[in-house]
Amino acid sequence: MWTLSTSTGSGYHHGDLRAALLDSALALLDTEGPGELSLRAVARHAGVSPNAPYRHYRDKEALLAALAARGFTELGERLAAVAPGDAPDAEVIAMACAAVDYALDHPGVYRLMFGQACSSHPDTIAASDAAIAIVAERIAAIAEPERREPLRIGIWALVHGLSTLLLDERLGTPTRAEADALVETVVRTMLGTGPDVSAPGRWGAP
Amino acid sequence: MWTLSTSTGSGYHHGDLRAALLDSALALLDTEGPGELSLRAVARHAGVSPNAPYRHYRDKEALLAALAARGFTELGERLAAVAPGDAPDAEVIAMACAAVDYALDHPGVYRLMFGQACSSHPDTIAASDAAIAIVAERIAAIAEPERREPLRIGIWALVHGLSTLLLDERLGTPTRAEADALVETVVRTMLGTGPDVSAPGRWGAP
DNA sequence: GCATCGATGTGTACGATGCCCACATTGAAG
DNA sequence: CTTCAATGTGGGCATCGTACACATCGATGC
Repeated sequence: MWTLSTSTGSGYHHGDLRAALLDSALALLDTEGPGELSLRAVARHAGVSPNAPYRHYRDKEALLAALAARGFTELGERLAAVAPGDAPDAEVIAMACAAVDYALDHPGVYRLMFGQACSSHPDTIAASDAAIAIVAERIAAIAEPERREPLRIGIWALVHGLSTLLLDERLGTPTRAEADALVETVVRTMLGTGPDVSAPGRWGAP
Repeated sequence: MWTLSTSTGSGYHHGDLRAALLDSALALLDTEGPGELSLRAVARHAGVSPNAPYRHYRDKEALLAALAARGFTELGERLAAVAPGDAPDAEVIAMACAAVDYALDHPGVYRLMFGQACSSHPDTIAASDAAIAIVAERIAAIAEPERREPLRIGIWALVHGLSTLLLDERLGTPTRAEADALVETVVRTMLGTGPDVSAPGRWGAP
């Protein structure tokens, strides 16, 4: 009894509560937002007592940080999976779309990853750095040295900002394809690599 | 007695609790982060009972939304105050720096403004739209029509992303001047208007 | 086989919070 | 001076995070 979730253990002991708690938290996060997520609710969803989580995570923040870290890892995998295209523009845009798609797929986790609930936790920071490193690697293979750092920061910031705007529905409620198209347009425009590269200057005619 | 904060009223009645609560919340926000901010603590700081705020704000979210709205208004004023420079680049960079400076000046309020605690509240959205409109206006005066929308979205997203990264100290702990310089570099690089506009291509030599 | 022990889960408890209710106080209008 | 609506107070409830003591179990040594 009591097993609402995946319990490999038998009755009293759960088997792998550590992971099960993350799964439960994930399930609840994508339903409601973080901040509304209570540790007790996670425990309930996992079918254990309110205090069981404390055997695996120091406190609520640690659990959230673990979840955020998992999120950064998955985001990193998606980023690493974009084909090293021939055109630098296409590669950057593909990575931007991958990140935005991840945010749209997991709004709760994404907000957690970039929210303030666990942003200062070492686990979150480490996982975040790993994901950024993947972007930095790609940028380094594309851009000349002096531009690498600003581009890395700028692209990361731009993509995060776009994801936030989309999640908060501040850019309407586009479909996935529409969102990707929007991301492409914005990235191209910002980087000055518009559809017609021979556009009349950066800002337009005077 | 009981008057820890600006109380224009006499004893029982406060005078202007509505505004005083915002001030108290602001003071507490810049100390601790939002999410840690409790309505009761705000009431305590204002020197009233825990339930007094409910006479002026429907619930906690409404108070936070009012504070966020005030933040967007001030941010908008700063944005509107940047001199309509001769060079479009300089103007955009000045606005970007103004926004980032605001974030650094009021970390708590900034996180509130873009956090999920009250992002869906109508007051927050209205004030946010007003601030964005100011940016849109400037962009419209600078860029050609087809690029206005992507530029507005992209610049807003980029600046917000930069602010977030800076607030979370993910870009080190620069001084104000260093932060502004960083913003300028990143914006210039992203927009392709580097110090030497005749740089060898967007990404560098192949 | 069986006792033992560390790891893991439970139960109880405390302070704090958001918010609902009924009540108290007040300044201003009649 | 009375009355009333606006405003602030106090008590109460469900929930939360988490500290403490206790219960239960699987592996380990004999």
